[in-house]
Amino acid sequence: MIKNAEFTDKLRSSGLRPTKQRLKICEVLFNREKTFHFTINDLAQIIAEKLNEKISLATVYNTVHAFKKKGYLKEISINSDKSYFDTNISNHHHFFDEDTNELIDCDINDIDSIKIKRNVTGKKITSIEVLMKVATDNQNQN
Amino acid sequence: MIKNAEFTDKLRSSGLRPTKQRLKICEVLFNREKTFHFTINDLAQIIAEKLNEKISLATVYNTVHAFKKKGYLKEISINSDKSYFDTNISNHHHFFDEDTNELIDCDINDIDSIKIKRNVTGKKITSIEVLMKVATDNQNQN
DNA sequence: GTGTGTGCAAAAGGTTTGCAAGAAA
DNA sequence: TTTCTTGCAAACCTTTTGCACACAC
Repeated sequence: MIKNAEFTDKLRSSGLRPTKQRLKICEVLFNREKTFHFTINDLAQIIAEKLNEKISLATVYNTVHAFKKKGYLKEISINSDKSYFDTNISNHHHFFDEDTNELIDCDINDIDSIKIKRNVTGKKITSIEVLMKVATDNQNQN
Repeated sequence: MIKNAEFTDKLRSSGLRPTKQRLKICEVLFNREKTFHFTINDLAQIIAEKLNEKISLATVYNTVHAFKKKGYLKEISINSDKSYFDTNISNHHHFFDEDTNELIDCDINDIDSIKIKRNVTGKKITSIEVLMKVATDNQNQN
């Protein structure tokens, strides 16, 4: 259980004012044992329904993007109509369950290190993301 | 240079009527030497500007999705506001240039085979996609 | 002729923006 | 008091849908 004061420090130290809304979002996102995968809409709904508070959608968008820019959240590369974010900012990969649209973390140690023999001239690789789609065995894939 | 008659056969053989619009889209997509990465909007613009024909956006969407379902196109998992498609349907991966928003194919042989030591219970892996983001060397990543 | 495909406009859904009011420093 | 943040509504963009008309067979 992380205390509010810690979130305040964290925000302040990265140049973000610790507003009521941001602290509330910190609580929802970072007071967890396990990784949390979410869309903006998920997050807004949790705040509205579970916490019975209302933070404007625009503010939720602002905050999530600010947190991403500060490195507190990762955006996951997945083709979807919505953007998915991840509170697990460590180097890791994902399973995507096509039956349930659910994301599942895959530890970096569960995949043998990926060796790339080729690069783009003059560019540096900033990230490597592996997405493994899974489905029940007797299902067609598109 | 693939002839129109071949496209007609191809479409017919997969149960799609070879309409004028579908043949035109086939020409744009499959009469190329190199892989083509595109968004629906790219495609519609090429048809409108280069070919000076107008195919309704709805039809372009329909056709691209039909082609994807038939396995003539692949959709690429990338976090973006738009969907990206690829005429290269072979097993391969991608570089994504963050400076230019450009996708670059990476041959399967340019990456050592990926060994996954873990799976999701009761599910089968239907695809593995690796996305390597690249950027110019002295650039911050978000 | 029957069934499929096309095109248009409208609707839907996620995300961004402009701006006035409010809160933090 | 100055600057940053919030909230609302409108705008924006991509994608989907409904339906009448047209085309393929």
